[in-house]
Amino acid sequence: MALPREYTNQACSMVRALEIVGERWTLLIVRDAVFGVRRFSDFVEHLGIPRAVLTERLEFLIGEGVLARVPGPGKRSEYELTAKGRGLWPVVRVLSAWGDEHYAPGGRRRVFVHAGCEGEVAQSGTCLRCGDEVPLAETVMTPGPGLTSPNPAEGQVSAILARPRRLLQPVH
Amino acid sequence: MALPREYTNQACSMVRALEIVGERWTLLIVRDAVFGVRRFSDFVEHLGIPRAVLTERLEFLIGEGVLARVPGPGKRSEYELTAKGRGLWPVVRVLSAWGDEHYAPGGRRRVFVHAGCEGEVAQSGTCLRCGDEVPLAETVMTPGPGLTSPNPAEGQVSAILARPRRLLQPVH
DNA sequence: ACGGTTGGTTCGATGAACGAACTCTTCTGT
DNA sequence: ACAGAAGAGTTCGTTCATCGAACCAACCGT
Repeated sequence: MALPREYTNQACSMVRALEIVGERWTLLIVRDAVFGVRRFSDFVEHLGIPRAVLTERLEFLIGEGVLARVPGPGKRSEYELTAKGRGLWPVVRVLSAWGDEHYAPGGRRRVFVHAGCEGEVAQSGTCLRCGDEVPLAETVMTPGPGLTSPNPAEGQVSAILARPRRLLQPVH
Repeated sequence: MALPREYTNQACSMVRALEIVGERWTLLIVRDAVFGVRRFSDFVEHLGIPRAVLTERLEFLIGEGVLARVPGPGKRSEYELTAKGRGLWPVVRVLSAWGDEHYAPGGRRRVFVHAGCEGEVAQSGTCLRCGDEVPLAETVMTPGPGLTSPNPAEGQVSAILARPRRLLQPVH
């Protein structure tokens, strides 16, 4: 069968990018990985994604070199962003910014801060205080005024992610 | 029916953004609109999208205020980005950059240039020569070394878009 | 008046997503 | 050592979206 994710072989790089991360759930998995989610069950809990779909997406992202499967405690496997996957951080940042701008009546839900410098990370990825481009690992995610505090029913992961924390730092 | 595009009501703005532009084809429609495509038949020709799907997506994007239907020559309608829709330009730029970086063996397919200044527009949206943030309307899309020249079978629109042109400028 | 273009709609077939239940392995507490 | 729980998936029947080809109505140029 022709790959369902193929659009056409258009001469446009965005098409190629969307063939990798353009399917339902895929970018949310990448976002969660940026936020420090690493375990199968945590993705299921936090995203509400059907388990079969998660399995399929993780395999695919590993095959494309966006994620890597690494051994965790015990024999559980965990999923970790590769350098290529970390390259998707601007996509996550820019999409979040657009959503915050147009669909956050109570104000922005997340604010990203340059660790140490304390300056805010602009949509462009640079620090508003020092002007440098802020690497992913030096970015701290903090709740913005529009973030509603998660009710306990949303689970452990949501609660953890509602507190300030450094990106890529594992939630467990 | 519950909206099929709803993920959950997660407290994350990226989810909201993906509920608008996260479905198959939608971002490609926005990209084409940025490139100056405005007519139903041109979207069909350039994207190869099923007509019924295009109809549904255009209606949805109009309802969300991303596109506006404007009268064209004759009584044909055309589709034009609103300010909110033009706010998606960074998403298109950043996704294209990621695709160019990882899936363009022959080099980048598109290079964006600051009109007048002639400096290249970086992934962050700033001009590498003058350092200013380059507005969408002052951006010129030029073919990069990795762009394969479209064969005539790909149609008129592909041919037009393979030549340097200012973004948002209608193709017709 | 008429043939072509534009901008859709309709419809049957196919494929993907959903979600609940099930399996198998590995921890954990006693 | 053993029972139970939790982790990491797999299986499967149902539902929903997408595909693509055909159809249709309005308009346009001649």
